[in-house]
Amino acid sequence: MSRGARERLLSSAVTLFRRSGIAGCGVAEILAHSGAGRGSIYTHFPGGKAELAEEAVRTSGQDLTDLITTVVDQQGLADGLHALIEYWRDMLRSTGYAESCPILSAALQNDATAAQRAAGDVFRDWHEALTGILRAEPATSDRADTLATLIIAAVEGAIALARGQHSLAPLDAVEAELAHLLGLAGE
Amino acid sequence: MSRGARERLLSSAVTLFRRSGIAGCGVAEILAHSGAGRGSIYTHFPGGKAELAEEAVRTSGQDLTDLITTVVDQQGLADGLHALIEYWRDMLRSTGYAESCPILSAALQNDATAAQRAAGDVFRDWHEALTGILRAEPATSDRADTLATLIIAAVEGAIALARGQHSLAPLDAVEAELAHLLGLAGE
DNA sequence: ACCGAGCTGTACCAATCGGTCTAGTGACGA
DNA sequence: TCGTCACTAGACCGATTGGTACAGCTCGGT
Repeated sequence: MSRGARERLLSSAVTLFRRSGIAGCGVAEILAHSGAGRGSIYTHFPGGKAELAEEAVRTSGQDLTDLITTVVDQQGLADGLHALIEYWRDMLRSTGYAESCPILSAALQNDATAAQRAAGDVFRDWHEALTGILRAEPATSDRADTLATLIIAAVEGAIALARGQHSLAPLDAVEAELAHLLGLAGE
Repeated sequence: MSRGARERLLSSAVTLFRRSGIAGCGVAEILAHSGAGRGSIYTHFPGGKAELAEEAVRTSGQDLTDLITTVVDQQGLADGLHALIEYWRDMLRSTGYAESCPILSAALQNDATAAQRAAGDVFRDWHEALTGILRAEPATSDRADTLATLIIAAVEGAIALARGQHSLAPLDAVEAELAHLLGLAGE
């Protein structure tokens, strides 16, 4: 088929995990979505669904870490935050609130231990990246650590609220409050 | 058995949804945990697992709404927020980060449409309660709506972070930042 | 005491779960 | 050109999924 079955499996797994979480979608579903045969999973991911899930969380998490750093580097903190929230707004809107952050779903799945640990690692990466950025700005340098956590938690929480309420209002509100907070972060 | 099978089923469902989400646990598991017979589910919840899940989300959500209002009414905004976050800290700590907020899990499950909608309604209840409280205080009255959303999103997000990282640090950080924010909310 | 209605426990169902196995396919090196 | 070998597709597996059917029990009303 077109490109490596491994990549297609990972890509399909990420999409379906966005939608239904790890426990919520079956191997057969991932297979059908990716067009791969059943054998392909177990040659590329000998650990089966668990290994595929962990790898899907790690790769999609890395993509998001890259997105965070590049967007903030290019556009600065305020505009970067807007762009990141817009990213989630777009995804929720275009999928009818069906897909959102796969890391968020994985973090709550305490079957799938490996995937959950991977989600924790991804959160740590985000926190590290954001802390570095916030520490570089004088206005936020002293509370960089806790501010970074607040931003991540608020955005991920807003995604959950938006998903449940089928509304973008939580993302709008969180963006406004975070912008307000960062604007006067030095007190 | 001791008390009504309906209540035991709901209570067990909430516990297991805290742990594995709706998709992550089977009817057999709920049955075993509650000690009820298989038939009991379908007499009390003719809609099957979906109806049980929706009802579990609604009742546990109502309990949490009550907790929010009473705690904040009795202890005020700052101490009330501390008590609420301590509630989640206790749950995560005492269960080894295995159990957390069932509403959060339900909001991300877009199979189980009814349960997801119920989660959205619960979030709306929380938002309404918090907005009322914040509007009553002069310091937060003008931004009450967005502040309420930020608080809910940040706390729920912090729960997800804590779950993934097996650490209470996200809850500590969010509590500190929210306390700081509410302390100078008037600017 | 008796009867009837409602609840409960269990056997059973098809469908699906994740995983294994293998024959066949394709590309690549000798 | 042939042989090799990693990969693939799909048949197949036992276990488990959510749901149904039903027989027996318990309890309340008369």
